Amino acid sequence: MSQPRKRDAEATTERILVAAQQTFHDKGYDAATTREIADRAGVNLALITRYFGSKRGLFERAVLPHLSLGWFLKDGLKDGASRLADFYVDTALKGQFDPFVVLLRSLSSAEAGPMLVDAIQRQAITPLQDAIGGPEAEARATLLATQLAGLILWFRVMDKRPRDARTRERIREMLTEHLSSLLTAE
Amino acid sequence: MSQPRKRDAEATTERILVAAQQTFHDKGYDAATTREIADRAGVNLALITRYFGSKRGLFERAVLPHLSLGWFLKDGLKDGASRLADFYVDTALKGQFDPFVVLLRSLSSAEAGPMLVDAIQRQAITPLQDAIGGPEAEARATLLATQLAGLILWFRVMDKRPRDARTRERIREMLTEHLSSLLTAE
DNA sequence: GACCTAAGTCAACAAGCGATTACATCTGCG
DNA sequence: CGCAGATGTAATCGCTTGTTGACTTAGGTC
Repeated sequence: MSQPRKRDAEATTERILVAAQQTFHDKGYDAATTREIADRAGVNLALITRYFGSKRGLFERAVLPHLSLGWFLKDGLKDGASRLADFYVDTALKGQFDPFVVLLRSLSSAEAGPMLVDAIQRQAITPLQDAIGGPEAEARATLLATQLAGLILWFRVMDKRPRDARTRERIREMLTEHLSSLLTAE
Repeated sequence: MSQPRKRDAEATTERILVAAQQTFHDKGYDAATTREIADRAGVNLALITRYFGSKRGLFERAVLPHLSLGWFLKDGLKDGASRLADFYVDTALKGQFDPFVVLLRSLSSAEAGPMLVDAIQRQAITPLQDAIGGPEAEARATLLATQLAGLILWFRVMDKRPRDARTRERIREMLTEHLSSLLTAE
């Protein structure tokens, strides 16, 4: 029980899920091969099919549920602009799993693309629009989403985060101001 | 001369180039197969290797040279904001070749990604920074590039352009204002 | 009309992909 | 213990990909 069993289906599926998140993050859906995921998890290739049915099934469980802005929306929109700017300009730059990076790297996939567009609409954009509210909600949410998407693309996918700390600080300031004007109905 | 020749190497390479642009636009680098490009061009598969050496060589000639903001920068930055907003919110929405769409759909490719990041830096970002000028040039250029990249991603890659014309008009207004503040040094 | 080079065709290869199959081994329960 | 089902393994299938080399054909030159 507390002793690690040699054969533990639950632990194996978890290892596969973590390895899949990392691999999808690094390569995107199409370029991530089931063999690499299995190797990274230290697990036999056939177990992916056994536990998740298919590569697609694995993707649905490893990535799609995390495509949400819940961490941001749950505290309301107070200070929302600076929280977003801090997070996306400063924090979490290492190559660790970010579902939005996976999205940007998998959009062109014929198989994963439609799933991702649907998931981000239902789990992130629509809730964001509802939180903003008012007649301009869609326009504001669209501009906010596109600005953030471009920033993630630039900093984490293209790895073009400015090296100069003063430049990053200025970006953070201007970004905060811009996002704030989008979140605050006039 | 004016009569279309049956065998015309120049015309054939041109057909291949156009077909490649369309296919790379629709699918991105990895998912675009040489067979589909050849079929679309109405040309034998082996001619791609003959005339361009490889798929990579074809990509370098069909896409990379067009990754430029020359059409925008050549008229100076006067009215730059509204010209950019008009173009990316309203114009050119059909599925026709847009090198920046190709970029967004090919970034995750191990082969095309590095080429694209390098090309966009040298042919678009650096010239844009030089045009903006001043000590904040890098920060301003970064925010402008990320906002535009996100917008192209949203409207043309994810195909999430708002259906409501009033919403699009409001987006165009707010985008113009934002880009204007980025292009105008204070 | 013969001929030679450029242009185009055809079939095949090796590599890598997701998925599957048949088999081996462990673990819990009677 | 002894067996049945759960878990893990190895080999391979069918398919698609980019690329290649040998072949055929068109079209201008003499």
